[in-house]
Amino acid sequence: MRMRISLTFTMGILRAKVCRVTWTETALDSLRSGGHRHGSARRAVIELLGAEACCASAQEIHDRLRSGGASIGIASVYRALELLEAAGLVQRLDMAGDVAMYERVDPSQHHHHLVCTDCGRVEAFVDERLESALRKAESRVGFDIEAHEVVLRGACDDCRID
Amino acid sequence: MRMRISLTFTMGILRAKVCRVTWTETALDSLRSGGHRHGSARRAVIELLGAEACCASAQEIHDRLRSGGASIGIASVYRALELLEAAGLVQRLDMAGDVAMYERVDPSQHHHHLVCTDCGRVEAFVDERLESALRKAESRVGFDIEAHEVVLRGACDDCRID
DNA sequence: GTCAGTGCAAAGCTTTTGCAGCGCG
DNA sequence: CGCGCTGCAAAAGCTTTGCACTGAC
Repeated sequence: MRMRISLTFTMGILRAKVCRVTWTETALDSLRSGGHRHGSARRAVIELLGAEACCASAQEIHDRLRSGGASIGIASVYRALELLEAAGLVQRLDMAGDVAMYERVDPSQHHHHLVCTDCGRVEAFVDERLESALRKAESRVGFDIEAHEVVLRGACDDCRID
Repeated sequence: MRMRISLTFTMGILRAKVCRVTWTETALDSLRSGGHRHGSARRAVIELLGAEACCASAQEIHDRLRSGGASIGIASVYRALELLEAAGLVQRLDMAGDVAMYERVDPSQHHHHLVCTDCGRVEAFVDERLESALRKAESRVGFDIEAHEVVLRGACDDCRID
């Protein structure tokens, strides 16, 4: 059991490291190809999202970058996110209701979300059998589906009282 | 083919009629049991949602009620929706990003949503096999899942150019 | 008659837009 | 060295709150 946890942990670190480099570079290259320059604000947002495992709100991104010493404006965060979303590099998710969440689009790390009904915490989960069922359902509805989102709501481990 | 459409249509009408009465009365009774009175605004929102097949925004509900002659305030719409959501009678959905959508919770009409990436139109769909897969995935994640939401995004029939 | 419910108006939030100046290429 | 990007501030929504008054029970 401990071995399995340890292995999962190591794999997580490796995968995160690989993906951080890959997605960040992909995003920077993709925007440059589109004729965009790399200002300090946009680059900072891209690097943060590349290092971030799961979704974050615009406010969280802004706060984190300012804590890191950058004098970035919230408007630049929103503009960077808008551009990245239009380029298909970032996905906007509305789970919390009042604020939008953003996360990088990375096919190798496709996942969905668990939202705690008590504390609001968001966790990612991967389930290949659910993906398969989604693909089948998508072909059944007859539309050309480009994307899908699944949110499961319930009490998280910390909030549940057994 | 025509027969099938006709049958589906008839069933839809019947089901909608049955559910309108049922959900509306359930909601009114439920709130009364909770010690709430039935003011004109709250009753109007409940009756509209009971008659509504799928989700609507607070603004749409407000506009529709005012078009119908009621002098209801937008604040009362939000307050009614908040109360209904807390009672588990209404579900708040964030699909459009900028505005929240609300729809009645009716186990007999459980469904998910298709959102057009072009025009933003929302359509409901029912897929029992997907529901089954979701239930299995929910048991796999280990949480006590209370609710789930699925959104499929793609071009709707009107916006798709074959 | 009491007090929950209501409409209006003002405030609070998140997000967008305007604008002058900086700095990437 | 031009024009795209940026930070700040103001504006623009959506949603919530304050308040006096109405009407349900």
